[in-house]
Amino acid sequence: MRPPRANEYRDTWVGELRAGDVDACVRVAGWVHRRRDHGGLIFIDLRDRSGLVQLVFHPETATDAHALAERLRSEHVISVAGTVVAREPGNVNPRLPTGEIELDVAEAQTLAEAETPPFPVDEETPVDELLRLRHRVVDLRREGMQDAMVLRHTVNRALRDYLNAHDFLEMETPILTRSTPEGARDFLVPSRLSPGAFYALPQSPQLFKQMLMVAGYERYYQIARCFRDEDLRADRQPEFTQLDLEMSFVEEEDVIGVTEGMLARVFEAAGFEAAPPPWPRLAYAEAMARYGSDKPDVRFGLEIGDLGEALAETEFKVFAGALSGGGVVRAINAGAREVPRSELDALTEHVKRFGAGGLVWAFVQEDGAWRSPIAKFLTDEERAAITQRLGGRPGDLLLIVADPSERVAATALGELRLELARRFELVPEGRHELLWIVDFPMFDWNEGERRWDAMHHPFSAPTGDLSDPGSLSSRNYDIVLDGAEIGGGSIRIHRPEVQQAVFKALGISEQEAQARFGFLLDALRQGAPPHGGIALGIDRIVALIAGRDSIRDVIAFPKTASGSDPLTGAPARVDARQLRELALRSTAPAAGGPELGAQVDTPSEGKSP
RNA sequence: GGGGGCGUAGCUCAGUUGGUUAGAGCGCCGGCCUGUCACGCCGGAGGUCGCGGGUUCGAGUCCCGUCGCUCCCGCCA
Repeated sequence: MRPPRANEYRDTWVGELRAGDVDACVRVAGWVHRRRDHGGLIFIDLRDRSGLVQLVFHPETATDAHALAERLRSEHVISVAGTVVAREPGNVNPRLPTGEIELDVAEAQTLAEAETPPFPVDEETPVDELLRLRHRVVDLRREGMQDAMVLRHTVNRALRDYLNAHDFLEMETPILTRSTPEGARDFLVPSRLSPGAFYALPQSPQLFKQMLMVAGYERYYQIARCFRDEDLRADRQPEFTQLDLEMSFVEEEDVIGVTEGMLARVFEAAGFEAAPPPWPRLAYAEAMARYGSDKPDVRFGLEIGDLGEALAETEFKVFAGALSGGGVVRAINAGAREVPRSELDALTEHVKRFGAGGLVWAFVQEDGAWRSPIAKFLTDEERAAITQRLGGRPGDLLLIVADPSERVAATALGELRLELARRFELVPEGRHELLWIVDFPMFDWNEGERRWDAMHHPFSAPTGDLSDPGSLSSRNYDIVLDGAEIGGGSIRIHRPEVQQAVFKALGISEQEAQARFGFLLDALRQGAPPHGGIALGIDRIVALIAGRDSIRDVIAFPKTASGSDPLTGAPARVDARQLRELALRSTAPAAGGPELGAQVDTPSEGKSP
């Protein structure tokens, strides 16, 4: 940090004082982190953003300052002037970067007093998260939060530095926009000037960035706030930030290359030790088969094996039934470990949560025989074939799932794999793995609605025969870090007739497509370059680098799991006047006072209360 | 929408089979203390046991409901 401009408050950051500054007269300002009052001498740890320094107040040499220090309490804001002095060798504090020196205070002033903090600003004890959010100002003073905010800044800066150096333009797109039917529910904002009509907050800048490509801007990026009105998770907030970029006249390799270079720069800036690019690529189908996930954590083994061949002739009805119904029997070799029955039951419960009917376990014995509840239902040859397929050795635990749905079996085993890694701590400390998932199917058959859904979004370019939707791949690429999807993108459709065909395959009529996406189709008709891009989840990336379980810990002012903000009280009811201006009407009688909920009062329908 | 966990002092927690006046550490307040750095010592204040109802002679403890936080499923391309 550069020294601050000297003014009446300070001329120096406290955290940067060192032995070389001894005898310097400095003025510093900040918060009282801790006070140690010895009756005579008073020590205060003074905190600013740069760190801590110990202040010493001597009663004889600085009587007024000492008297003031007696009244100081935690988190009071002060400015002090004094002399940097070297500590006696026995008094050096090796735990502080400034521990070789201290500031002998000559003069002090209180700039603000503070109430007793609702929880300690030091990080000795964990604090309930609701309390932290309610008093976020205090929470953000804590070292862990400050580190996270600084890290976030470091990541953003590295992203910008890299992209600025590669001819990208940072451009902004609207926050008040049109509801477009991407996957998630939109947040809506009522329009005062067009009663009954609504803006939507963007789920991503997708269509705007594509239009910027049509407009000839070639390379765009934005650190973009995005909004989705869906239920929250540890890694999902209703508003989140993504690094959004788009490039013209490019193929997959161009976007992937830029992304790899950019992330490598970010990791270097953040001191995050991941393998250098290029990162491996895995086809979606292979990821699902081997890891049971489209965002596999490849930091540990436990790959999934298919037992279809080994069980082709089996008469055991659980397996035969699954296979004959077009399903699969797959398994994980969990390795040689003692797992008690109770834990096997817990693992069974785990796979059931993801739709599997159950979990079959088998321990391979010294002689190759099985200890398993189903051992007697299989032939010697079948057991041997399974053991061999899974590379089973004496002592190994084999865990088998059979299901008529390949998707269910794969997902259940994928989740089982993660659970085994957690229980047996199989993820190597400090290891980080990135990979790309490619070759996604373009469409996903929605059995309930009897139609095709876009697997990614309907603007990704397909490869293959458009008349056979099930056969199409999309030119998508997702990037996965340690089992978390941190970004995804694609080469887009740049020809309007292809875009029309995709809408048609999705069951969107020409009229409907024109009504909902007309502006995009119009744009594509104005001469669109081949283009593509990617979006990376900043919150998730920062959380992963920081080793936090929740993205709330890397967002200054996040929402709770129910979407509320305990700090401001949002969302809050508004008064009747605001509703009237927006042509909304209240739903509830005004029993609770002037604050009211609302429903739309559109011109076409709204008469009755 | 569904399932799990949690809710006791300002904070972090303990609280036995339902039984006297609900405890501890930290913090806070007061006093003492001139080399501490999670300073120390002495004393003190501080409780709607989330909220409502029920069972009981008696509820922090058991039951029902409800609210909040949290994790997960659904959902989220």
